[in-house]
Amino acid sequence: MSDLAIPLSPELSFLPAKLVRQAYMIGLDSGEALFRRGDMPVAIHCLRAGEVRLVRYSRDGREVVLQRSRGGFFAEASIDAAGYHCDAVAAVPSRVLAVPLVPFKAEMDANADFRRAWGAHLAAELRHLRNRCERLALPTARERLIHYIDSEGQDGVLHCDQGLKSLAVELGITHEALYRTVAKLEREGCVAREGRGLLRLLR
Amino acid sequence: MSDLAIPLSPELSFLPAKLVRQAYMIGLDSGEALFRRGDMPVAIHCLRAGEVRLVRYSRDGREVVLQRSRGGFFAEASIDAAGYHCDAVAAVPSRVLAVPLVPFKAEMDANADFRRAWGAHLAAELRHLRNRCERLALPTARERLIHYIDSEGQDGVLHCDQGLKSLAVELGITHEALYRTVAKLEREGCVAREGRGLLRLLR
DNA sequence: CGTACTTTTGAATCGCATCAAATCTGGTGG
DNA sequence: CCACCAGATTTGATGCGATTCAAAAGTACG
Repeated sequence: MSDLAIPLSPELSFLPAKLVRQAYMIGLDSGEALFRRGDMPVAIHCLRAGEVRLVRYSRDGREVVLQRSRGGFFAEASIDAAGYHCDAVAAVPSRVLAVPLVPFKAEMDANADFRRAWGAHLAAELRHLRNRCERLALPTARERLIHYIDSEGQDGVLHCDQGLKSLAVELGITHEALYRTVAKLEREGCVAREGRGLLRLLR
Repeated sequence: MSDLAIPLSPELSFLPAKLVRQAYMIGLDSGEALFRRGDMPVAIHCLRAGEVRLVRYSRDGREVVLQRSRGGFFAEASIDAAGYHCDAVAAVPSRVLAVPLVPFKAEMDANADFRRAWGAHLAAELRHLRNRCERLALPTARERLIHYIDSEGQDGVLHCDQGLKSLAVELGITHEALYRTVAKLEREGCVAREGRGLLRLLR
C-alpha cells in the first residue's frame, strides 16, 4: 500500500513488521461505514485517528452504540466470526489501519510471541470491560467518577483530554450531572481540577 | 485426582481430554478464598457449582465486586499475568475445576484447534461484556430489562432460574426497582410472566 | 411447623434526566 | 487584531425514577 511510514504507537508495537507491511490505511468520512452487520471480516482494524462507533439497531429501529473507539483495535472479537454482529461507522473523519486476516491468522499460528502479545491484549481488554461494568453498576455519579479516577487514572490523577462531556458518556450519565458532581466534589475538597483536562483525587 | 467422572458441560467441551485428565477439583466453603491478590496464577479455573466472586478493596476498605461467576471460566484474563489483580472468594459452598497452567499453555502452543476454541471463548466473553456495559449505561430499569431480554434471552423469552433478585444485581438496580418494573411492564402488556423463572417479551 | 429466603407493596427521600439559558472557549475568516 | 461561530462548560428549575427503609405475604426446605 502507498501508506508507508505508519506512525508507531503502543497498541501497534507488538504487531510484527511483516504484518505492518501488509496492512493498509482506510480513510473514512464522517458517517461512512467501515463494515456492516453480516459482512465477513477480512481484516483486523486499528483506529489511528478519529472515532468509530459499533452500532446495532433494536427491533424498533433505535440505534444502540455497542462500542465507541477513539483509538486502538476494535471489534477484535469478530476475528473468528462468520460475520460481524454490528455496523462500524465513523463518527468523525477517521483513519483505520487494516491488517488482513489471512496473514494475521498465519502469524498467530506461527509466532508464539505474537500469540502471547495478542492474548495479553485481549486479556487487558477483558479486565478493562469488567472494570467498566462494575463502575456502571454503581448507583451514583459520584461513585462512578471516583471509581473511574481510581481505576483509569494514574496514581489518583486523571487526564481527560477529550473534555468532561465525553467522560460523561463513558460514565453513563448526562454531562450536566457530571459537571455538578465534579463541582460538588471540588467544593468538598475531594477533587482538585488542574487545567482543562486534569482531575486529581485528594480524599 | 480422585475426582473422576467430571460431568461434561458446554464450557468444558472444547478442553482436550488430556487437559481434563490433569485437572483437579477444588471444594470451597462459603467465604473461603480460591486465590488472593498478588498470588501467582497456577491454573485456569472453571466454576462447576456455587458462586465465586472476584473482589477488590478500595483505598477506604470497601469491597468492590469485579465479577460474579455462577459458572464457566473466570479470571481468564490472568493467564499471562504475574499475579492476580483481585481476590477470588466463594459466596456459597462451591466447586471449582482447576486446569494447571503449564499443560494448558503447552496445549495452547501445540494445538491449533484448541487455540481457536479458546480464542472464540474469549471473543464471546468480550462481546458479552460489551453488551453488558451498553445495558448498564441505559438510564432506566425498564430499558435495561428489555435490553437484557433482547440480548440474553432466546427469541424474546428469558429464563431466570436464579430468581429476579439476582437478576436485579446483574442489571445494576435494586430488587425492589426490578419487581416494580416487571409489574408495570406486565400491566402494560409488554411482558408476560410464565412460571417462576420465565419472562416473555411481547411488544 | 418453623426458619430463611424471595417476592411484593408502601411511603419518603434523593439523585439524575430534562429543558432552558447564560457563559466560556478555541478556532475561522475578515 | 477582532468579530464571529460552534461547541464545551456551567448554573437553574422541575419532574420522574430509583434508592432506601419498612413491612407483609409467599415459598422452599429441614
